[in-house]
Amino acid sequence: MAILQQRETKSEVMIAAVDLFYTKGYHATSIREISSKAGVNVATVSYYFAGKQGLLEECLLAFFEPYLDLLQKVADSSILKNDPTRSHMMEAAFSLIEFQQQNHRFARFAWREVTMDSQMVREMTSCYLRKEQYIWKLLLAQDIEKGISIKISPSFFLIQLTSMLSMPFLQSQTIQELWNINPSEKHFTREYSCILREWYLGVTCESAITLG
Amino acid sequence: MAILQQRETKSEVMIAAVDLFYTKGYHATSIREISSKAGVNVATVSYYFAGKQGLLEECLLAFFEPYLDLLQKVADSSILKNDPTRSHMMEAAFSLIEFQQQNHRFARFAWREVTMDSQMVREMTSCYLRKEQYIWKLLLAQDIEKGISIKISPSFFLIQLTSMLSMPFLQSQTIQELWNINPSEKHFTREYSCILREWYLGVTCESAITLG
Amino acid sequence: MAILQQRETKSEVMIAAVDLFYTKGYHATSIREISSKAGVNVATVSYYFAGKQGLLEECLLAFFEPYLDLLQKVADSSILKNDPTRSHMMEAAFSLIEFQQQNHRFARFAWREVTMDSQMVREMTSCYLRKEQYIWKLLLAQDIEKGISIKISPSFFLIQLTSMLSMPFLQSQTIQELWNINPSEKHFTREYSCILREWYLGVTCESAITLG
Amino acid sequence: MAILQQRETKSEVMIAAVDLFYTKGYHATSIREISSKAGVNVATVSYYFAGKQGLLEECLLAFFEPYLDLLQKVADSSILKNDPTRSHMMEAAFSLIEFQQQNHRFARFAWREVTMDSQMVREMTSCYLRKEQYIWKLLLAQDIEKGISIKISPSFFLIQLTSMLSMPFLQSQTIQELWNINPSEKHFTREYSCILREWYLGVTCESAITLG
DNA sequence: TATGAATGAGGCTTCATTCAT
DNA sequence: CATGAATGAAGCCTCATTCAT
Repeated sequence: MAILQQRETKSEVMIAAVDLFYTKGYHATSIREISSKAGVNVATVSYYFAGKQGLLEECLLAFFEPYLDLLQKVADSSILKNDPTRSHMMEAAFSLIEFQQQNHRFARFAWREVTMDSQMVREMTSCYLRKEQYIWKLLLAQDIEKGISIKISPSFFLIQLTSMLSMPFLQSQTIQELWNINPSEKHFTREYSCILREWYLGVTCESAITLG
Repeated sequence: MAILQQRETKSEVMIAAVDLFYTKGYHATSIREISSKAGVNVATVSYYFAGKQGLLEECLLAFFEPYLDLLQKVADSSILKNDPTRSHMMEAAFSLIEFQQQNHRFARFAWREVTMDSQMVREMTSCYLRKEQYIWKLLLAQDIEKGISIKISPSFFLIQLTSMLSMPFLQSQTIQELWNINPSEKHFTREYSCILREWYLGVTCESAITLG
Repeated sequence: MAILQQRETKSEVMIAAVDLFYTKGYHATSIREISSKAGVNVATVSYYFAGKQGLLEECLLAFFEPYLDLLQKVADSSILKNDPTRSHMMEAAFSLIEFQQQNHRFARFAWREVTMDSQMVREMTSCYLRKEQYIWKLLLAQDIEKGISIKISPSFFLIQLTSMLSMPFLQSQTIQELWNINPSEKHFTREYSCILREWYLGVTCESAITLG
Repeated sequence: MAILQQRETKSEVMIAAVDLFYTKGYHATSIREISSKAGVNVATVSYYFAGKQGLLEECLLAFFEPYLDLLQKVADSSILKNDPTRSHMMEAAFSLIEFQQQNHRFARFAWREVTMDSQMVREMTSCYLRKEQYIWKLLLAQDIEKGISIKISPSFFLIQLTSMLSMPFLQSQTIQELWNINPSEKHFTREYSCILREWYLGVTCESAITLG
C-alpha cells in the first residue's frame, strides 16, 4: 500500500505537470504551480523526479514510449497476419490518432517540446524518432509489396503522413478555432481518420485494399 | 540620423531575440542573453519594447504582418489578372513558403508560440489567423470557379494546405534529421514547393491549370 | 520548536524592518537592507510576508492592533468600574503614551506611513482610525456624564487629544532637538503625561476628578 | 523672455514634484513621473536641479524659507508696533496657518519629510527649526511682558503651539476623514484659527488682549 | 514517505543619470 | 534651453533546490 500511495502521488504530480506544460509550456510552468495543483508539497516533486528536468523527461517518455510501443505492436501483428487486403500502415495511423486523442495534452506538449533544441531533446529525437521512422519505412515497404502504388515519392509520402499525425495535436488551438475540429473530444478520432483516409486515397492508386 | 541609429539598435535587439526564441523558446530565453547577444545594455530591451512581453509581441507581429500582407497581395493580383490557366492558390502557397524560408527562424518561433495559450496569443490568433482563413477560402473559391475540382472536402483541403505551410518550419529539426530537408537552406523553397505540388496533384482532378 | 524557530526568524525580520522604516521610511528601505540586518536571506522576506508590501502591512498591523486593543481594554474596564472620581479618558491616554513609548519606533513609522495616501493606507485608516474615534467618543461621553465639563467644543477637544497622542512620536526628532524631550527614553512616559495633564486641566473645568 | 521660460519650466517641474511628493512621498516618486506630469523631458529635471535630491532640497526650501520669512516679518512688525492689546504670537500663528493652507501640499510633504532622518534633513532642521524656535521664544516673551500669563510651563506651551501648527497639514487625511476638517479648502484657515484660539484661551489667563 | 523552512541564483524591471545633439 | 538614446546600478520577486525532520 505504501508503494501504491507513492505511485498515486507520483502520477498525480505528472498529470498536473502535463496539464500545465500543455497550456503554458515547460519553461513557463513552475514546480510550485505543479505541486500546488497536485496538492502536494514543493519538495515532493524534486523528491520523486530529481528536479524539474527529470520531471520533463519522465513526462516526455510517458508519451513517446507508449507511442512507439503502439506503433511497434501494430507493425508486429501486421507482419504476423500479413493480410493482403488491408493497409496496415493506415491501421497504425488510426491507432496512433486514437492514442493521441486519448492523451491529447501529452501529445501537444510533447510535440511542441520536440520543437526546441536543447541537448535533452536532441537525444530523445535521436532515440525515438529514428525508431519511428524505421518502422514506418517497414510498413510502407509492406504495403507496396501488397500492390499499393503511391503517386508521390516515398519520402514525401512519409513526411506528409507523419506530420499529419502530429499536426492536429500540436496546432490544436488553431485547428479548433478555424475548422471546429477539436482533438480533445472523443469523436475527433473518427473525424480525423476520415481526413487521413481521404488524403491516402488521393495519393495512392486504387487497389483491392480496404481502409479499416 | 538619430532615428536611424535608434532603428538600428532596436532591430538588432529583435534579431538577437528571434535567434534565441527560435532555439530555446520564449520563456527559456532571458533578456540578459538577448541584450548581450545584441551587444546592448539589459535596460535597452525594456526601453524599446516596454518589457519582455512587448518584445515578444513585436517579434510575432514582425512575422505575421508581412505574412498576411504577402498573402493578401497575391490574392489581390490574382483577382486582377484572373488568369484561367493558373492556380493562384498554389502561387500563394509558393510565395509563403519562400517568405518563410527567408525568415525561417521567425517562422519556427512564431508557429511554436502560437501553440501556447496565453491571452496575447489568443488575441493574435483571432486577429491574424481568421484573416488568413478568409483569404484562403476566397482563393479556393476562385480556383473552383476556374474548373479545378478537389477530390476531398474543401475544409479538409484547406486544413491540409495550411498545416503543410507551417509544418516544415515548426518541426524543422525532425524534418531535417529524418528526411534531410532543411528549411534554413535556400533551395528548400524549390524542394518543398515540389512536395506541395505533388500533394496538390494528388488531391485535385486533372485540369488545364499549370502550377507555376 | 519548528514553529518557534519560524516565529523567531519572522519576528527578527519584522524588528529589523521597523528599525529601518523608522529611520528612513518604507520606500527608502530596501529588503536587502532589511534581510541583511536581520541576518537572513533576501528571499526569506518574501517567503514570510509575500513581498515588501506584505511586510509593511504586517508591521502596521503589529502597531495598530495592540494600540486599539489597549484602548478598547481601558474603555471596557472603565465601563465596568465606573469610578466617578477618575477620568478614564486620561487613563486611556496615559496607557497609549506608555505603549507607544515602549514601541516608539513602530509608532513613528506607523503614524508617518498613515500620512501617505496609498490604497492600503486608506483601507487601514478606514478600519482602525474609525474604531479609535468611536471609542474616544464613548469615553468622552462617559467623562461628561461624570460631571466633567470641557471649555471647548467636543470635536476640537478630541482633535487636540488624538493629535497630542501621536505628535511626539511622529515628530520625535524635532521635539527632541528643540525641547530635549526624547520619546525613546523610558521616563518620557512620565514627562509627557505631565504635559497632557496640564493641557487637560487647561481645557476642562475643575471637578472632583483626579488624574491618575 | 528666455529667462521667463526657464522660470516657467522650472516651476512647473516643482509644482508637479510637490504634488507627487505630497501624495506618495519623496522616495516613492520617480523623476519620470514628475517630468511626465510636468510635460517635460526626464533629463530636464536633472538639468535644472542637479539630480533628484537637489529637487527635494529646493522643494523643501520653497516651503521653509517663506514660512520662516513670514514668521520673521510678523515678529518684526510686532516689535515695531508693540500693541499692548494684541497677542502677536497668535497673530503669527494665524498667519502661518493661512500660509500653510495656501500651500497645503507643500506643508504636508515638508513636515513629513522632516520626519525622516537623513543627513540633509538634519541640516535643514538645524538651520530652520532653530530659527523658528528662537522667534517663538521672542514672541512669547513679548506676550508675557504684556501681561499675559500662561497656566502651563512655557516649554509645554510652545511644544503644543508648534505641533498644532503642523499637525493638521501633516495628518490631513486622518483629520479630514474623522473630523471633516479639510486643510485643502479655503475656509479651513478660519475654522482652524478658531480651534487655536480656544486652545489659547484654555491655557492662558484672561487678560485685556484680543485675538485677531 | 513527505514536508516546511530557508536559500542562492537569476529574472525582469525601474531608476536616476549622462551624453551627444 | 531642452531632449531622446542609452546605461549601470539597484530593486523586488520568483525559481528550483536542499536539508533537517
